[in-house]
Amino acid sequence: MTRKKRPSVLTLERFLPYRLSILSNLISGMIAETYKDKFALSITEWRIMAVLGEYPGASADEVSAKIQIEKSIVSRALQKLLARHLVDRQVDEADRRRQNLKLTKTGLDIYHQVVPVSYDYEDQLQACFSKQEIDVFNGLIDRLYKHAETIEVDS
Amino acid sequence: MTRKKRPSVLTLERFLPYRLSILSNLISGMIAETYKDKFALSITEWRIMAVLGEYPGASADEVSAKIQIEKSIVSRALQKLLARHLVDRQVDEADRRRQNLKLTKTGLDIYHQVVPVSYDYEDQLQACFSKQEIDVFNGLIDRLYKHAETIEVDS
DNA sequence: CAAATATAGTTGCAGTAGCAACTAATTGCA
DNA sequence: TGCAATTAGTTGCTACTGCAACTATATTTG
Repeated sequence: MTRKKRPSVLTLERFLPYRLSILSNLISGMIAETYKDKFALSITEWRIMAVLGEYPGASADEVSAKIQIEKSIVSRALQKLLARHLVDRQVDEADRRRQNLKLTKTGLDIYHQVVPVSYDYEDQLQACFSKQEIDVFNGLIDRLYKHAETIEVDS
Repeated sequence: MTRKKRPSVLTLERFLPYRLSILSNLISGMIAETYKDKFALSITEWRIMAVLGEYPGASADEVSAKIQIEKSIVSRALQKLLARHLVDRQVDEADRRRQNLKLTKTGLDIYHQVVPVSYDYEDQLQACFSKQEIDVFNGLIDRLYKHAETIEVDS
């Protein structure tokens, strides 16, 4: 059997990286608008808060690793959250380079408003899938992600 | 039957918009590196060229709509492609606001180098899926995209 | 046909991203 | 112990993003 012939022209709409990028932009863009309009939070700011909701006491570095965002960006986003008193930090006395972060009372309050909005949005999105399809989709995403991580960039 | 209980804490890794964003960043980031290292093209520049490869004579506005990138960004990316003589444009005499864009000989040459690199990368990615899974995944992506477009942002 | 409206494309400006250099604190190891 | 290497976090610099204003041309409509 001969190798599958490849077109000499690229159809962007059928190109997986492009498709994922467009889909992700649409979906993240819509929720970003809500976060911004209702809570004056950027996606990055919200993600930081989300990590602190899950892991109170995390450091900026841990947050950065968790959400895969450059530590300088996390640092600047944190400055805004600190200024708004949504997050609070204190030097770790056992390792004075490190600063433990946690949501303030106000931050937690906002957090508990954002969480259900996020779940609502996710439910709305997934309404076009059956429960089984959701599982399949998630499985394929996981597999692709893990596989992509192993690919050598340099061809 | 009672409604499914929702956690009061959000697990970012299980949140669909986040998952898609992380996956898309990883996948686009890897190919972006290749485009940049081998061809000195940004993703946006390459997408413009890809559209012009498919649709020679398109206008900046049409390109912008096609790849869903702000027209100001397209305008500035075009300036670079024009400066490098990868793209060529001329005022449409029938509508003098409009400028018809096409790849130059050099641009086409680069284009025909980038296309197989892109397909190679896509094949590498999809190697973790069976043919059938690729179809399923694409179908779910399409469905989700079309559905997401219909969702009202304002909740 | 003149004025209002719309469209193609560019540019100004403010905010954000991301790399790299930097400070301060800690750890490894000779 | 003491110097090199590592780690947490911030900041400088440059580039990119995205909105809005702007120019020029085209279309609509009263």
